Amino acid sequence: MDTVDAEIKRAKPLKKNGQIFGTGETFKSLYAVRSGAFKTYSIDESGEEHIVGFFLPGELIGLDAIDTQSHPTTAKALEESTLCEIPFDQVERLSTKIHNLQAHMYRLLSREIREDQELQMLLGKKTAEERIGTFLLNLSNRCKQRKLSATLFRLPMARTDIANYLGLAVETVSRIFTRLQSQNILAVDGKEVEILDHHQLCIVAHNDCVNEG
Amino acid sequence: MDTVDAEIKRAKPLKKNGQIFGTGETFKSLYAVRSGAFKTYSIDESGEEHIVGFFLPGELIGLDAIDTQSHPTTAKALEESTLCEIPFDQVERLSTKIHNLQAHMYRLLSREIREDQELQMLLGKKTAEERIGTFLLNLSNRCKQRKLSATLFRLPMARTDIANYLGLAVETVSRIFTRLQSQNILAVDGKEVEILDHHQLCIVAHNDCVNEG
DNA sequence: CGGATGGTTGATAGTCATCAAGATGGGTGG
DNA sequence: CCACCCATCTTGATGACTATCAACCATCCG
Repeated sequence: MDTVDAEIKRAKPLKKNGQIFGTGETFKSLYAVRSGAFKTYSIDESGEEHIVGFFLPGELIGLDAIDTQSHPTTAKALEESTLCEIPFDQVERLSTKIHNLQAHMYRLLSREIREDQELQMLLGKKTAEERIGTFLLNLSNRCKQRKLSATLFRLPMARTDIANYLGLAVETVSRIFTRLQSQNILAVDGKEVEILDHHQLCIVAHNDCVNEG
Repeated sequence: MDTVDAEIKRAKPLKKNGQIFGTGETFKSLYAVRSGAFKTYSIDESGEEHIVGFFLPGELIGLDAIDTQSHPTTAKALEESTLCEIPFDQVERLSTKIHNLQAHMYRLLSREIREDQELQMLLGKKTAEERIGTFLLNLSNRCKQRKLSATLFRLPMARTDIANYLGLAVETVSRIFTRLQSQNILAVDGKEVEILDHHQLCIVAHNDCVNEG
């Protein structure tokens, strides 16, 4: 077990734009975010970047690579970050011994499916304002889970990344931030965001206002 | 093992619109489609249906419920169908014994994540024509995997379902079917579809034309 | 200081949703 | 067997939302 611990707990530091893995690379490990933030994206034939996920501390990157044993996306740090590499063969081996770990893995995978499906709904049927609102509420919840402020937090990603992720133009994202600010729902200062009227934001986002945490 | 087999292999018949499980129901089993087709959807606060997936024979329904132990979606038959109920506790128990089954489950879950992410890209960044094109190519591939014709197949779902799933209006779906038909890329007759020009369809869909099977 | 990167704001146009109406088709009952 | 009816699908006209193009502003960093 000592070797396993040593193997798993080694923390890697990455600077901004540092890459964990690239599209097409062989899958060997999962990566748990310790600090900072990451994005995963794929590149289409015209060279455009398509962001499929953002990852905050405590979250696991690479679950989409288990099937093909090859990473379908590229993962890059949005800022100075650290992470833990978790060799997957060890997960598989330990899972057979520690029943709890297996159940935990199933839940993690299932959760990602559910969250991706929620994003599908977002992208397919919601207006720009609803997308931004939902996005902010989502981030707020994830901060809360990390015992951070759910009302005042920092967006680790650029506006272009948000736009890309939500299927919008940068200009639209910018405009809606200003609009929500003028309605006193948000206070935005660069990457710093404060949710002033959580209830109203839920209404704008057309989300249940329940604390989903 | 005999009891297990008996438990797992029992095939359930469902008629059109028959429901496997409803949103919020306790998760107990996964369901493998034997024949027919299914859709899974959630209902938003205004009562609108949001389709998140279609399932063909050989595919597994319910993976998104493992995490919360409660189904986030409702699953209904699109036509007369049969399926196998697979109690999940048995999957978990057997997984610890049969290493291969565990690996298989991980792959299935991972694959669903990857496919959902592909759909995200579709919904976020593609035009109506690209969405329909990609959708048809996807169905074509799934038919092929089932050793059926990849060029001539039947859409088990209604136009409204396709529109809902792709984040479009029914009218748009209809119009694009007609357009693709007039360009001799498709031959559409109700739910029957024939892909006349696979290459051109790939171009329209902005997809790599490789056979992803 | 000056260039570069990222963000905001304004004007215009395109894609697709919406509204409205007509066509098709499958199922049922006379 | 045919007629009718309801659901589904198609087609057309209009408008809304948001992308795009263009310019300007802010911030950072060498």
